[in-house]
Amino acid sequence: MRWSQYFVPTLREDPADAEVASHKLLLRAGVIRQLAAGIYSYLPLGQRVALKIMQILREEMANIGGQEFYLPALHPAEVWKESGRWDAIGDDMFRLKDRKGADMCLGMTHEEIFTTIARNEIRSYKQLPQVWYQIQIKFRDEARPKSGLMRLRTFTMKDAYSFDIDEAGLDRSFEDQREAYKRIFTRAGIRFTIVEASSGAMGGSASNEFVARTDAGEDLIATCEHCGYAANLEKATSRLAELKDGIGLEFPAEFPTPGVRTIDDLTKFPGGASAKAQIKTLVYSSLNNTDSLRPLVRGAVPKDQFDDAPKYYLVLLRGDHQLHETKLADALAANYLRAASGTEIHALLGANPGSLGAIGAKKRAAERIPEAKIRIIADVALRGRRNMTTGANTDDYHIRGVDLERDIRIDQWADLRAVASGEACPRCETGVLEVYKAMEIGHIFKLGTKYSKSMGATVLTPEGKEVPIAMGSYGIGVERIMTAAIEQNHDQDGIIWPKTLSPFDLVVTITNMKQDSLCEAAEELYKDLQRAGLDVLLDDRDERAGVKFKDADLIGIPYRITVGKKVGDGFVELFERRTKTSEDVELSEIVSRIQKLALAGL
RNA sequence: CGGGGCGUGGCUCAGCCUGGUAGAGCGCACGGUUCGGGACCGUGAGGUCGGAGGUUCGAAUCCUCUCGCCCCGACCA
Repeated sequence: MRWSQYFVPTLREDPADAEVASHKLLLRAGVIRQLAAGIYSYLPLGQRVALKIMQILREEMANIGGQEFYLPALHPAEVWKESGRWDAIGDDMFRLKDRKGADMCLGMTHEEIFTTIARNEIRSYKQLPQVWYQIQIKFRDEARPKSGLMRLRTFTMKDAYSFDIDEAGLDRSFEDQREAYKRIFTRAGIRFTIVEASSGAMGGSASNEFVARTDAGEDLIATCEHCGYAANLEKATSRLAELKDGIGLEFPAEFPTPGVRTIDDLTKFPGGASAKAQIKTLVYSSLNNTDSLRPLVRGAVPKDQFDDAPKYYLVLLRGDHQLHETKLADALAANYLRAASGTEIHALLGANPGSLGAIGAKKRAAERIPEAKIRIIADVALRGRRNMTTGANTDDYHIRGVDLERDIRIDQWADLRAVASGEACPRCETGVLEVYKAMEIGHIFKLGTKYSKSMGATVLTPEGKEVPIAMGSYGIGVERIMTAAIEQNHDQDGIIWPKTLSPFDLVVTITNMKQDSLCEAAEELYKDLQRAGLDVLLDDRDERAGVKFKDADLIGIPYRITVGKKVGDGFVELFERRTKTSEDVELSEIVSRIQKLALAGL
């Protein structure tokens, strides 16, 4: 490809709309352009990278017996109604009507469509297992598209589906995909982690999430270097050191604590307590309150909840621990949840945040708001603790000598605590957890029979019994791979494509187009490199050398051969993008040299 | 959906508070000098100031509405 005629609109400055590194670089390097929020066009460089990624996906799918399909993006509502997801999914689905007024939607995933094919065509266990996949556009009306290609409304996805006669078969298919995914991300030059994840609304029994570490990511992951434990912070736990509480008091005793409002205040107060010996009391509500500006932890409150009886949760944690709100919402199986406002709390308990406690709270609340219902949920780290200190539900008073089990009527114990870096690994003896940000790049699910049952995809077993097919579903976002690859492989000057994803194997830069000898040598080299099977970009633009170097760095081609003044002596310069080192190589050797490098894998 | 920010030549931005000729740098075109890490000089083209309505003699600037984009949160099969 000749750069002089190739469409690569590079930008000198960071576009105003871009925040994260990959987004800025994708725009600056002329890889993509935005059409609307969460909707981007691939320019020629982008399309080349996308094709490279898809090629890896195809090879690794073929490697585990995957058969490529291509399914429609436009779906009739019926199949989604059959599976129950037409109603289960909210505004994330693009919906439309055809000219006859029939409900249609743009596919956000393809379980229903593949299942439709399976149920019509697969009758016998003899036809199983099957591994089907496609690489296709998906539509999701994301509430908040963001960060360039990280969160899109239309994107390309490799989605695979497995069909097995039973759970054991599904386990094997799942394992195949898991291994294929490892190879795919490794080949794509992405450092990734596999984390246990909840299968959420997809249903099914198990799922693995593949994540790539990057500060631009949206997930928090806790991992243990030592044993490989890895979990989303929504699920992660850690091992806490045993604490020995003193015998304590026979009864909890109230004492004055003027001015004490925080856990920290009480640690410094004479006669106070260390944070570990305090009970932190938070108030959450599933009640809608239009006065409250507190953000919802989960869900939007539907109109029919407006007149619901007030329902509050007292959430108890160790003083030095932080609540993970998603864990709380999960533990309560709450559809709607938010932190209570100070006004609400005072109305309920007669004290301000800073002096709250669970002792006598139910009685107190019942006196003040008879219809209010209070549940007390405590973090498991408080189990068995004695001699603790907590608020007295009276401003400027606390209670000491609290024995959790003796003095508080706890309705529910649950893991509510957000783990932090530096805490001990829950799985192994010596490991220490590290918490970092990451982005999801792939997700594999064991669906089981959720879809085959609801949609009637059954086969006959050898015994002649009709059973639902055991299914799995496995997704990888093409744009996510592109994004993660850049997030993990770039520097001040631009992208550094992993060789496997790079739009070209190398760029040949002619330093001065006005010198015929350089042009002739470069043209010769260009042909030789192409004959050697390499994807070459020839920078034959009439630009100064500096501009060409900057652009080559920006678009991130792994190698550059500079054809300059040394060509008269039979030398060109071989420049490696990642290390920014260069060396002079004899013209006669450069082709075989670069061929070796380009084919050497990552 | 809640909170915040921003829409002015292709790009990055100034001008808006305090109404009165629409600006700069980069890019682009042409001429010249340069030519190995985003050159320099000169000349030039290019903008209904997101859109609609209003106030005013006069609106990029003030008011109302609206559309779009970005960020935080909610949400995320």
